[in-house]
This record gives sequence, structure tokens and C-alpha cells, in this order.
Amino acid sequence: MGRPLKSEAREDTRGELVDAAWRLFSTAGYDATPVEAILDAVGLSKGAFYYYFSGKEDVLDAVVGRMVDEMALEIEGIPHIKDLSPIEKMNRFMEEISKWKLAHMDILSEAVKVIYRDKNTIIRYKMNRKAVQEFTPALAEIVAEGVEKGVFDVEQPEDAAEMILLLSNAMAEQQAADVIRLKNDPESMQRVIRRTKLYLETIEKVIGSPRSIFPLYDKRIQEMEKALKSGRVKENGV
Amino acid sequence: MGRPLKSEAREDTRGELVDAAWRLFSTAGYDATPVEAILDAVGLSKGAFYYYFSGKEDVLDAVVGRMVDEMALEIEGIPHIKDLSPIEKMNRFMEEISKWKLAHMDILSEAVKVIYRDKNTIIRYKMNRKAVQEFTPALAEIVAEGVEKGVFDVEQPEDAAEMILLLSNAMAEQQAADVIRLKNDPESMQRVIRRTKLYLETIEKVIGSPRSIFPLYDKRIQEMEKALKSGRVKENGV
DNA sequence: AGAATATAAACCGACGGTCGGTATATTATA
DNA sequence: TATAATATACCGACCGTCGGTTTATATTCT
Repeated sequence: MGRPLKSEAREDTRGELVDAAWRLFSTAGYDATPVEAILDAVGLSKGAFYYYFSGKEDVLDAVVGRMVDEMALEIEGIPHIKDLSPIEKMNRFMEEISKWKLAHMDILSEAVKVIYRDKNTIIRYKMNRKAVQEFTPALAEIVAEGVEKGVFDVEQPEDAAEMILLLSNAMAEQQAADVIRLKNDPESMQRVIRRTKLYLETIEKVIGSPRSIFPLYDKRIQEMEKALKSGRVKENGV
Repeated sequence: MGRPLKSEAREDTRGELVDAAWRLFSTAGYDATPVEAILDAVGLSKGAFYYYFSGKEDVLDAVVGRMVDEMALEIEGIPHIKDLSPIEKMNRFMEEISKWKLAHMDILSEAVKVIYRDKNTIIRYKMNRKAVQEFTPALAEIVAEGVEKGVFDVEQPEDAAEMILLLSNAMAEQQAADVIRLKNDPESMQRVIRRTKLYLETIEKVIGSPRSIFPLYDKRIQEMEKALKSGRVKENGV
């Protein structure tokens, strides 16, 4: 009853709640996670929750905000890395994003399955919107540099950057459906490969760069193609 | 108690329920519409609802299915219209889609605002997925014809078609945010215009067509630009 | 008449959110 | 410095809503 003794005082209660919510949302999904589950995980009661948040959606915003912000830190550094060409920076950028999308849901291989479940639409939606907002400036900087140095060709780097991020999200969404049921199914495997290629080509067209500027992805695609031929199929994210 | 008298017998109860759900979902949003509201609108009780549908999501699927199917009818005809070049068919295709996205939410000018509210994420998500699935074949056919006739240049018409539809959805999503708060705000107005241009250019690049093959859109853009200069700004869909 | 159908009515349980209260911490005051 | 006043952090009972279930019952078909 009442405020707990100092002995068990918390350091950052709100943070703990966000943590717990993060874990639960990303495994069970937003809708399927009762507020009480978050409280149980931290050992608090309703009152505490509504002391820190205005409602359930509020904690979702906090979770999404934290995920994106964390990523933004890394992303924002990329344009200013010395000794990297704009093309290399583009590669780095896309690598980071795809890595992040997977890595941030604890159980790595299960991540895609979990985050792309229909139930998690709201989370993804909010993540995507925020990601586009936050990452566009950094990507635009890279693109602009590429234009300056004559390797890319666009009129509005900002718009191109936004377009690329939108594309990236849309692709991820689309690929997920196939990746999820990737049980050695060569059919959908091939579709994933074809789509990925087209996706990269489209990006190249959008920034008006020379072809095949994404060796990292190309390597990955080759691996997938090899795996496809050899029969066994490994899971792979977008 | 029990089944009502014959006097108020219904013709197509299920259909009426889908209708009502449609209206309510598209105005209030899916989450904000209790099953009971649907029942009230039709004058039935819980029992009837769960007789026709397995649950709330079931009725959502029915609603989405009906919307997309209705559209699919029109779309599927386009590839086989005589006396239309592939480019003209592309135009027609995109016109229909953009028209449909607006026209199908009763109050026309309010449509965008309503359907793109955060609350309606799930509906849009399901609509988009189904739309991509259903419309890809027709669009692919158009693209393939264009390739045959030498006006377009792609390797896999199916993939290109899918990509275009994905892009279209992503753009719509992005534009909505600006369109919604389009209260004579020249800033976002300009952004909408720039994005639309880039969107069209990207499509052209994806299908490897000559530039500026979308006169209808170009005209619309010009109108928007004119409106922008003259000060007063009209709302416009994607 | 009796089986199948279509619907009503009552109810359940889960969940989001509210609220009054309470124990500790901090600051102001005498 | 002791004490009063207030702010902070939290508890837990309760409420209303809503999705879904169950059971009863009137209608139609055979």
C-alpha cells in the first residue's frame, strides 16, 4: 500500500515500463498485450502505469520512439564518416537499416515472423512513419554528396531520400509475407530474389547512379541463389 | 425473444451487415466501431452477427474484399480495351486506382481524411495487400504489352507491376499526411507536388518508358501549381 | 410434425481506464 | 531544527465497454 520503501526504490520506473512494453509488444503484439502484463513484468500496478503514461497508445509511442531514436544515432553518423564514398555510404545506410529491422527484436531469427505478424500492423506503421521522418535527412545528405561528386543524379535529394525509404518499407512489408513462409519453398524464394534485385535497381534509378552499386546486397543475393540451387534454404531478411 | 415475425423478414441479411460495417468502419474506424453498432444499424442482435461471421475481423475481411473486388472488375477490363495504347492503358489504370481510393468512402472530400486516420491502419493495410494481389496481373498484362510493342522495357512485367503498386500505396500513405492538413499551406502543397512528380518519374523508370507518359497527372499537377500561385488551394487526392 | 435455419436475449470474461487513497520525499516555515 | 505543507510515486478496487458464447425460441422447409 502506498509508495514503496526506499530500499526497493526504482531508478527509472518509466524506462523499465517502456522496456517491458517493448519486449511484450514485440513478442505478443500490441493488441495482445494487456497493460497489466506490462505492469506484472515490472511489478507495479495500474496506478503506476497511468501515472507515467496517458494510456496504452502512449507507451507504444514511447517504445517506437526509443527504437527509432536509437537507430537514428547510428544513421546520422554515416554521412560524416571520412574515407567513404557516397556509394559506400549508401551501402552502409541500407545495411544498417536492414540489420536494425531484424536485430531489434530479441530473438533474431524469429524477429521477422514476429514483427510482421498482422497483429503488429500498428507498431510497424508507427515505426515506418517515424523512421522515414528521422532517417530522411541523413540519407538526403548522402545523396546530395553523391550529386556533388557527380556519381548520383537527382534534383531534390530530400525527395529522393524519402522515396527510397518509402520503397524500403514497402518492400520489407511485401517480402515479409514470403520470408515468413520460407520453408524451403523455391517458388517464393525465387520471388524474394527477383524482388530484391528489382528493388535495388529501382533505388539506383531513383538516385540516378551507375548500376550495381550495392555489392553487399548482390553478394547476399548470390548466396541465396546458390542456396536455392543446393536445395537447402536459409532464412534471410530484407 | 427469439426470431422476429415474417413481416420484418430480411432479404440479404449478411449483405446488409457488410454494408453497415463498411459505412461505420470507414467513418469511425475499425477499432472504434463496436460490433453492436453494426447490429444496431441493421436492427439485429449479437446472435445474428455471430451467425453470419466468425468474428469482428471476419466482417472486416468481407468489407475489404468487397471493396477490392468491386474495383478489380473495372481494372481487369483495362488491358483488353481496344484502341488504347499501353501508355494510355497505364494512364487509365492509375486514374482508376486513384479515383477509387477516394470515391469509395462516401463523403468524397472527407474521404482521405477519414481513411487515412491512424485509427484505420488495419483497414488500409488489408486493402493495400489485397489490392496489390488483385491488381498486379492486370497491370502486368499492360506492361507486358508495352514491352512487346517496344514502348516499355522490363524483364519481368509481373515484378514491375507489383513494384508500381507498392510504390503507389507507399506514396498514398505519405501524401495523405500532407493532404489532410492542406489548409492553404503552400509548404506542404509544394511537397505534395514534388513528390507526385518524383513518383511518376519513378514509375516511368521502373517500366523503362519514355518520359512524361502521364498527361492526366501532369495536367493535375499543373492545376495544383496554378492554384498554388493564385493563392487559394483546393484539396486533391493522390 | 420435425429437422434445419435464423435470430433474440442474457450472460461471461478480459481489458482499458478512473479514482480515492496512501506512504515516502522534499521543501517551506516558524 | 522541528514541524507543517506539499509534491511524488504508487496501490488496488471498481467501472464501463466490448468481443464472444450460450441457450432459447420462432420461422421455414421437407
